[in-house]
Amino acid sequence: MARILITSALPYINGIKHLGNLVGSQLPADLYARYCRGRGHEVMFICATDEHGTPAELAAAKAGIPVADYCAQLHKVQADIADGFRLSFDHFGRSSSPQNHELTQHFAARLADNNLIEEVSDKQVYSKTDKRFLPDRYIEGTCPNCGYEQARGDQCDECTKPLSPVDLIEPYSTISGSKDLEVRETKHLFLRQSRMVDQLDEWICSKSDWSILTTSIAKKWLDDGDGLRDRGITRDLDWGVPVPEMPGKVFYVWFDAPIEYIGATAEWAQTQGLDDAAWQRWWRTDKGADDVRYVQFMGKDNVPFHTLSFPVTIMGSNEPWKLVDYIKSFNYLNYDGGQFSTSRGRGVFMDQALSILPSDYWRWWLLSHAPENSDSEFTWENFQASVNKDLADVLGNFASRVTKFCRAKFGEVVPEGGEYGADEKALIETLTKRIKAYGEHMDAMEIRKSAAELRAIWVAGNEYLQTAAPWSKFKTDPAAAAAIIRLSLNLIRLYAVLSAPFIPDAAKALQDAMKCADTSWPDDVQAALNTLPAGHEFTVPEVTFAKISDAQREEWQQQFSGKRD
RNA sequence: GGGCCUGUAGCUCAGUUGGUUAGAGCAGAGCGCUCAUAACGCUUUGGUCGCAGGUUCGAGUCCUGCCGGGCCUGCCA
Repeated sequence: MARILITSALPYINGIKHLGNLVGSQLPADLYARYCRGRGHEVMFICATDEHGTPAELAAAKAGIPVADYCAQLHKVQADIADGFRLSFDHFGRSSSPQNHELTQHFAARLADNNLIEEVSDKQVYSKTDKRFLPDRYIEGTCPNCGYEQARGDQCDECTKPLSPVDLIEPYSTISGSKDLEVRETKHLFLRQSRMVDQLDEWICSKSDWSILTTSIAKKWLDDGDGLRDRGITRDLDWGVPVPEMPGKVFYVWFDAPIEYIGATAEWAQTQGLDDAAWQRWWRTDKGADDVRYVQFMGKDNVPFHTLSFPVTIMGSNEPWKLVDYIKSFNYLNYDGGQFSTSRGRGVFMDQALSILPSDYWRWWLLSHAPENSDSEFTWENFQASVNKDLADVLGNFASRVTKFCRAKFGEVVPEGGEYGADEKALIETLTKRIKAYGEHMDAMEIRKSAAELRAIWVAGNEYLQTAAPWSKFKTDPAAAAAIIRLSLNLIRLYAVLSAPFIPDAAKALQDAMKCADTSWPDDVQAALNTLPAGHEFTVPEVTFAKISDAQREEWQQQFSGKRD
């Protein structure tokens, strides 16, 4: 039994995430967590909302409530939706927690001790009307390059030229529209990442099993131009982790957010009524974490923070904190010919998805089409076709045909009699081989390959039934049919166990219908297929997966074609 | 402009360190079965592997150029 620490990139507090966000980190992380638990490993699966920063402050102001209240509300909303998708976090924390405050300040102090923090005087735009410093992108004006009048202070959307706020002609605050701006001098702490380049480079080069996507992004930042630059880790804001001895300043989200992986584990310990040792054994290699395997899941946009900045925080502390062992990163999911967009409300959002279909439908499609090697695309046609075929026809109908046949011929009880012969032997051989492959793909976090293998395992059941043809044998040799059905009912339970990481609700429903609580991994297929003995009662399950009709698909296609309100 | 990724059957994708007739699922066609959510099984039609060169006994797989798609180019996280 291994100990596996799993973290999903933290969703930002500012609103409900779309399916592209979901498939980029939380969902695959959940798949892996469920699988690892299913194999009997000890798992700590952590996620949290990322609550600091300007967008949260502005959203709260817009809603007319204090930012702390806003975050508390939205955290609840996100937690409920995560629950709806059956994301099995051991703890879904908040980066604004006391634990994270303490840890963030702790890391900053250690980094300072090790001469990795530098105070730098910087110039930033201040809006007198808004009474706050403005991040570059919250300042707009006319682009000096192309004349576009709504160019942002970091980059012009029209001509894509990178800009600085001071470049803009007639700049104004996007918050208030005020042009009463001035450049003020302000002091900030910078993380001296550049001093750690060699150490980072060596570390990343040692990770030969990481994907090209992950390592190429990391190396690009290490080697690009002047190399890895030092980075400001504080901001002039009220909402955040206060910087000691620097009133009015907080740590930048980018610094405190990854630390919340640790903070959330500490939150978990507290909610469980456990002491510090309980979470430290996951994070401190001097306190029991030396045998932990730590895996992170994230979208590609988050890779730089997890391959460079956060490791600098960890390594630079000179304390024995656990570094990540494997990073699983994802490309983007597109929506029907374009990108999902939170700001433009394009695509299907998590709450909307759950309002039209159970989570298993989404889980299956998203995971079996996860953007692992390149960006992938969601279309309603593809979604309907995949879900109907894989879930309703191949898996759901298998359970249906077996249980209904049994009920009609033998009653709702596992029938006795008959012997297993060549067909059964062949099936067991096939399953043994495929389940081994399935496990290997899951171990390697090859998600689409795992899904394909699982589907092939479902198909094997239908192939077997066709060959064994119990409906035909029943007429001349009822005992032979009984043996076939006995095995097939066991197969339903086996499918429930194997499928649970992908489609937990359906798996539970099938397991319940078979009236069996045994969910142990089928290391021995033959034994697993004898779990339900003759005489064991079961019930015919409700339709496990109803099909998506053309009419429904067209309605949703229409419903989600425009903007979200 | 620079960097990285990507372009394989109608669709979604596999193709390991270059090696025999390029694979899967879906869709299409034919056959079979009738237990089942008109479901299932079997067989089968589709590809000059973006284009053009090059290296090699041999390239989807390496090199060069071009074309198309995507991402990044650092204070939104």
